Amino acid sequence: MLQLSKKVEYGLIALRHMAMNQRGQVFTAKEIAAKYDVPYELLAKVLQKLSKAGVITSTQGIHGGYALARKPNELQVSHIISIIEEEKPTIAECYAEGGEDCQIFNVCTIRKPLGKMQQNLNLLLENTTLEQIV
Amino acid sequence: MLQLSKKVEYGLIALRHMAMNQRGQVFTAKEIAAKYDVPYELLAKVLQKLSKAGVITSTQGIHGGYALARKPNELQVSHIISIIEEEKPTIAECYAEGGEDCQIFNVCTIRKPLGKMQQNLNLLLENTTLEQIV
DNA sequence: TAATATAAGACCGTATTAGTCGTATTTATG
DNA sequence: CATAAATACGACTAATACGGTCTTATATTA
Repeated sequence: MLQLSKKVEYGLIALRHMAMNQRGQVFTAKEIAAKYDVPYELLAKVLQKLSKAGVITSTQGIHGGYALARKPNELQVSHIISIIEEEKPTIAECYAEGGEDCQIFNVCTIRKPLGKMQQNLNLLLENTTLEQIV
Repeated sequence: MLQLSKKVEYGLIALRHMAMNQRGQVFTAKEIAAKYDVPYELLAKVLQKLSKAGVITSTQGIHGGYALARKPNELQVSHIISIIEEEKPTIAECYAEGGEDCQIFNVCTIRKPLGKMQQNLNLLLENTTLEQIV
């Protein structure tokens, strides 16, 4: 209920790990997974998404790994969630993409009033950056 | 992902319906379900929880139904969620009751920093009352 | 060429959620 | 007093989401 998914948690933990160290330093999914006792494959997939989105860089091969590509204060939690979940964090179906498909869209009376709550959540997630999490 | 459950949505819709009308007016689960095209049995169970918690009153029998027991501005969304979900809305397992049982509790580095986000969410859900939703 | 890393996608088991059903109880009314 | 209409409550089922695993391919370096 309203909780971040494990994938997002793992992503944040990994990003924080990178942000704590020298800019540009490379870390493997394996070492991060081991350090925080997190399932390797799952973390790997999360990091792949973040890399595809340009949040981190990836280098393959024997000395490869991931490195933070942005400054921590430029990385909003809202953005990180969007990347990992492949959709924006919303408080209800109707605020997500294609929200008009909600079964009760037309008779729903709380959509408009809850919109304000959604906006406030957006603000909260935008104002929280990786910098705050370090 | 971060979304309110259907049960909470239905509960809010029903509460709003009551708040829109005269204080003390009685509504049946059936008529609300019909009006908003929401599954009757599910709504009924939600209303039962709200009634048990004292948010609405219930009267059985042929002219029975539910009526709002509090002023809309006294009804926080956070409270409504807690009643319906039977647990407080949290951003991560570790902030819920028994959160120390989280697998990675000890190595988790984001718990403390995310605590601020949790607090802000709490504020948001407390500051949003039924009055705002009417 | 071997070792080690990311890339990508299929797959599975389980937990949660949404929704249904059945039955008991209460209460007004003809 | 019988019946109808309402809540009360718990068991059950179905659908979906989530967490996690497995497999195979590709890239890079030594």
